Amino acid sequence: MSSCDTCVVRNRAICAGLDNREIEALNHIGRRRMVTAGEPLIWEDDDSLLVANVIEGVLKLTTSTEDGREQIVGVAYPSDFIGRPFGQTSSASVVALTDARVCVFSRNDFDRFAREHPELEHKLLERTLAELDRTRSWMMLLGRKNASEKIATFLLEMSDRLAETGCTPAFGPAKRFSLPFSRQQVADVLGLTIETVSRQFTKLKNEGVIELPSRREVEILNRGALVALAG
Amino acid sequence: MSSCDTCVVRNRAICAGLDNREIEALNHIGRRRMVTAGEPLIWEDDDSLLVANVIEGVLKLTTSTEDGREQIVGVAYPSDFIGRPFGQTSSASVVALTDARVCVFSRNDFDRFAREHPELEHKLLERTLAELDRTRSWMMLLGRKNASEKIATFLLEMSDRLAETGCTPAFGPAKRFSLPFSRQQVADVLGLTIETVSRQFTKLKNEGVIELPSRREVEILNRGALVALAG
DNA sequence: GGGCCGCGTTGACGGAAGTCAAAAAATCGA
DNA sequence: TCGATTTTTTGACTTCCGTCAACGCGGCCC
Repeated sequence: MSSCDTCVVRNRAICAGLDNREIEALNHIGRRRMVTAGEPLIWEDDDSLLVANVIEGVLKLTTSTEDGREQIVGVAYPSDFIGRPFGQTSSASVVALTDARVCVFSRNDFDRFAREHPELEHKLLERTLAELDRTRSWMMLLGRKNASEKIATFLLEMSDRLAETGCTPAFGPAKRFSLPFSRQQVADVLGLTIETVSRQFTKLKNEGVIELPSRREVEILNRGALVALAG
Repeated sequence: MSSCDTCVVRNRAICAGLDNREIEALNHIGRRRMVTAGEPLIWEDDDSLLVANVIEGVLKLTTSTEDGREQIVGVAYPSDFIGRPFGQTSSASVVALTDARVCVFSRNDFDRFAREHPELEHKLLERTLAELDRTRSWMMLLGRKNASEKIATFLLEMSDRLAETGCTPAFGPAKRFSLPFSRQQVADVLGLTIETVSRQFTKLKNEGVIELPSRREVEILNRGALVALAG
């Protein structure tokens, strides 16, 4: 029995649609791995040596300038695929935000397997196209929205994305959730500074739009107001 | 004889790698079309009805807010693929920047054909992964670079991208080129205002880094300075 | 419990880029 | 060729957000 049989993302990740023989073969070239919060899995500009499926936890994809400025260019949740197949180097670092469990493959092994299994490549294509859509809508946010619009959009996105993972499976967006980001990381997602993020959070709290029970917890009190602010 | 036989992007677009029979079949479901400068080809949020290969010309991909702010989220050059296969709606509008020639397919026809031709899907996957890389590095620019870094990065990217299309085929980056963008469109690419773009251009001209022979023409006098400014 | 450390908040201030307005330059049609 | 229109540039002013600095709070270890 392969570990895929008990995998919680078996039917959502790109492995979905593979038959038992294929899963067995894929299982053979992959292995499970824990990544603890803060630990890097892939380095920017490094040879792209591995790719992975996220089983559990949240990871950030980042690019940095030489002088240390950082931009989070993507966030990977359970069932998401990370890494850069069919390429020499990966354009972003991948670092765990929470303790995470991933299913890793050497890039070469994965590339070979994928080329032999069109159904898998198709799933990967659909996923990549969807990620490109999401990334492009984030460009709108980075280029054209002001701080309060950015924060409102971010909170709504979080409430959608984190709803799926919680114990309540997809009963609409989460009203209350625990951010996988520090304030600095929120700033790195939105292209702001930590101070601006903090001020905007405080402002929303004072206006009664959200509640902040603890550093990482957010409760949305007035979703309509957030939607209006998000623009 | 199919029109693909004389297609200038035949060996660079996703059609590369298909054999004669397959090209014939693909040619059967597609048709060539002109798009004049300023004319839209695909509307944001509309049902994704068509996809296309760019044969000649340059097109912009944009997203807009309700109140009219616009962000250019991608630029399509000859041999690039545009549109959203395997999805209901496209997340960006596509509008021609210059007169352009494209090879269009109905999305349904294309989806069906692609699923039957793994080699084509693979090409599309490679292209989409590369586009995602490029988009992510653009997020860095939008989120973390200041106006002069943005302009410098933009000019270098233009000089690379436009080198390939000119009569001089890929002798390194172009030293002098004609922008396919108005000042407003440059602003929409970089997340700036037209006034800021204009001031930065003037500044670079005064510093002797570039020359501006006409509105659309740019000549790079000091590439090293641009690289340094781009950060 | 107390002190330390990292993270987050708040305040004061300045500057980069946005806004508004007008002049200048290029484009276009008659 | 000339005037009309659009695009770009330039200037004056404003504002949003970044920077710098101090403070507060919670967690953690001894």
